[in-house]
Amino acid sequence: MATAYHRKKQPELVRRTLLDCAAKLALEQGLAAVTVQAVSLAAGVTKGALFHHFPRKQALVEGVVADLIAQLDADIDAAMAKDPEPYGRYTRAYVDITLHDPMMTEGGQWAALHISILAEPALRRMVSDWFAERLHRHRDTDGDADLEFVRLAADGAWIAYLVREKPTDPVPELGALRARLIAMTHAGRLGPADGCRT
Amino acid sequence: MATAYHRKKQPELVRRTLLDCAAKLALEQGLAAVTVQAVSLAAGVTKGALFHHFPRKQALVEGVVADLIAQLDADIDAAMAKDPEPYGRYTRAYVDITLHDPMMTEGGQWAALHISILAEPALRRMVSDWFAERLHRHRDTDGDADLEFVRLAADGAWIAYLVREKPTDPVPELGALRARLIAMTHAGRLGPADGCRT
DNA sequence: CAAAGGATACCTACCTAACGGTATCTTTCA
DNA sequence: TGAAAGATACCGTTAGGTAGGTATCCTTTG
Repeated sequence: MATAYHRKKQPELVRRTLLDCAAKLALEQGLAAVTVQAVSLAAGVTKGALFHHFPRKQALVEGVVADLIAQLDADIDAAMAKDPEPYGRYTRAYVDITLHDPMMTEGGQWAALHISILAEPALRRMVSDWFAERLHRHRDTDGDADLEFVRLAADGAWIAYLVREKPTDPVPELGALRARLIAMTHAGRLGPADGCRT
Repeated sequence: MATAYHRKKQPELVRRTLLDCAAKLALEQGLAAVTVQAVSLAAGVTKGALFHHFPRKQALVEGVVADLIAQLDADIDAAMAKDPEPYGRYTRAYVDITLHDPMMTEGGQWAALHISILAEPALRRMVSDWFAERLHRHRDTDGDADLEFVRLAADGAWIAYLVREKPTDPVPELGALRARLIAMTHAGRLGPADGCRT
């Protein structure tokens, strides 16, 4: 066992495996389960190998978060590419992705992982940088207060999902909520603060 | 110098002090800083004393969370008592409290602490139980989808606040957002899913 | 084209520190 | 006088991290 000593050296692959195993551990058992030993064991190498690829443990977990963000980023881009309407395009994609089934349904583990990330200042920083960058990039099409409101509600729904009583409870309203949020991203849907009623 | 050996025994007070010091540590340095040594040191007693009052560390931190929830609960009740309009009363109070200045402005530490709590399954459970109980209690006045929507947005705003770039940034839109959310809690404000436009 | 040899990949063994927790003792109080 | 309050000393575990070894790779040069 652990005789990966004699074998073809595949640094890139080992590095990827370490990242993937760390991500899997984080997803299935929480960020706290991402220990150096657990990750290296899961990846079939030793601690020494891990520390060869990542000088500090922090570098490893930051790599995991970077991957996660990159994935989200790509998903959002893909969703935006399919959207013909410019106004609110980013917000629609954001709602679509963050409230999408695989993100929410799988035992609530995605939400739990995201929360753990936000709980750690250094990782939270990564997320907030990404957020700010994307928001700035789409400020022309998604700068309205109405759209920000929709994104806020999406975040709230995501939290509410996490803070359910039973993790196995279904989320029946989720689809309806998502549809409603997306419907609200079309121009003039909500109107200014004084609304449509007077 | 840890010579609380000779002095009047005040178990209730020591217990309270331990809880308060734990809360202070959690607020100022995060939940991870709440170690038995740090708390007992801050409280001016020894680990032995702490373990006399709380059989497990978990009991201590659960006590802190229970205090926090009780405080929120009381604040919400107070806000509701001043509200003459029945419909959406709980939602208004919820928005008012969770988005209130002291909660948000003090260095973002409150939000960080709440996130840390949600990241820990056992503590998250306490919060979700409380949420479910209050929601059930006010289902008659605050059961509408519109109101749930408002509460969702409030949660989202709270998260968005946490995920700012710089913790020292002002939150100028916060007041406006809160006002808008509260305005939306009045009957028929938002309308059903098909909205007010057609 | 082969042997050399440094650089890279990876492993073994160890270290230190901190954590939660226990056992047991002394002091105070009712 | 005995139970509660509090202190002291100790333990086992586990974490991240380091030191230094060995095996493989890649390039250079005779």
